[in-house]
Amino acid sequence: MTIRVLIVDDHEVVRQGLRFVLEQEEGIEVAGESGDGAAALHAVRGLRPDVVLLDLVMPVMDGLAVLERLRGEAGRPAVIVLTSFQEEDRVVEAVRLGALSYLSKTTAVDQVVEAVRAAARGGSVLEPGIAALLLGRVRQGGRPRPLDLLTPRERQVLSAVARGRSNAEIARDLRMGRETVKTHVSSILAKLGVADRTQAAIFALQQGHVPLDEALG
Amino acid sequence: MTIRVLIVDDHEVVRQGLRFVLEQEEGIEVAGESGDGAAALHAVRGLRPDVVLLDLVMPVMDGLAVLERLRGEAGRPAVIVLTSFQEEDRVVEAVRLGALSYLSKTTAVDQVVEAVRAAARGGSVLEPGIAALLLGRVRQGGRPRPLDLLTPRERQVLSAVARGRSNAEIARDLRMGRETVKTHVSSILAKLGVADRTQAAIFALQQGHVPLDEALG
DNA sequence: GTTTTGCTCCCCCTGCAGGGGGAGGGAGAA
DNA sequence: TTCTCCCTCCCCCTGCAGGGGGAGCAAAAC
Repeated sequence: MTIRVLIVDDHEVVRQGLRFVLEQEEGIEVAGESGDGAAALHAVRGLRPDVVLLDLVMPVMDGLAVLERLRGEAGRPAVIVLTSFQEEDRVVEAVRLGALSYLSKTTAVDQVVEAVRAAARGGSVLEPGIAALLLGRVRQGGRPRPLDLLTPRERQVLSAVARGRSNAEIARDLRMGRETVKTHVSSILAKLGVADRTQAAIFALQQGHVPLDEALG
Repeated sequence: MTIRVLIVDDHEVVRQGLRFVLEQEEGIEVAGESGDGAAALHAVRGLRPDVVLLDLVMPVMDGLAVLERLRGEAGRPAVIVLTSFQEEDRVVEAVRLGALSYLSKTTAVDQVVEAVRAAARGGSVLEPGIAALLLGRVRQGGRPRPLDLLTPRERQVLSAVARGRSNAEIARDLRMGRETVKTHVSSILAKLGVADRTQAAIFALQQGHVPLDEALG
């Protein structure tokens, strides 16, 4: 049984690198490559790969959108998420959407091979740094990350703050009173341990709570 | 004459990909790889490569720091800068520091080979998107990018704003009066066409004027 | 059924942010 | 020299931001 792999990444060098590494292995075959999420979805349906190596940050349609579309489909492939640094929030979101394994692009190449084999067996491989991140999230013993302390509504408000909106604008956007926005913002500042909205915005962008390229629409 | 190439990138898959692509070419040899800027400097001095493929974003010491240290050294190699998206400011800075060629990681691999050969001849290859960016900068016909309108002092102040500092803190940091900071901030808001300091901070982070991971020290 | 949590909105108050306008000194260009 | 740009600092003024405290209300948790 050869393991058939689909590689999804917008950087061609990365695709070539992964292809090169994987094709040197016995029992692994690269079934195809895609440069964006839309193409990836099409490829998954056409090629029916066993394993998908999926980059999270991509133009057109990003990795999370692909995961979301794939969820619940019959005979969907095992997905290994490839992340860069500083996308903690997106990684956690990917977990929620059912991705099996997570690798940082900084990891050694033999770990990639290992992850592919594990994923084909239905197993899961976690790069140490990412494992630590997820464990810290799941286990309630470790102090929760600041962003987890926020209520859903506060997260919405924080998103707006990180997009450069004023309290009055946020009030209009989210259909609530200006005073309410202020209440939420105050809670956010307290929970995040920052001094003002600018620092809160920077924090949100750093954590990937709002993608940098979507801020300031 | 074989062209000896040093590959510098913190992602091993990228290094493998580039190595794979380059080693298939006649007359090109991969002299070595480095995963961060410090190692890269060491490798350049030890291996004396003809061409360096240099990633800009790296931990420990980034690509710009490497370029800066390399500048003015005798027999320094030709440098090809590899950029991701959204690093416009860093690319322009790299030009200033004397890098020859610029490739986006999204470009086709044969362009990489072409760039290496060109760089070895002392020539320059520009990926179309980046060429357009630089042309827009140089040619005074195209309306200048907002950040270029800022004076040096204003750029310093903007950096501080994007790090979440208040006017009072900036005044202390940069040894000037609070009123002066306000003057600069007002000019910045006007020149960037944004409403408040939070939007200015977001803008600065988007343009790479301040690296996202350095904000909120 | 009571408690807790999240969302909503109100008040008062201090203080910083940002606009407007003015002004002096230094460097460099016309 | 004169003009212009940059940096510096000052004043006044409006208004939003953010802290503190209080309160009602619905859903969920206990």
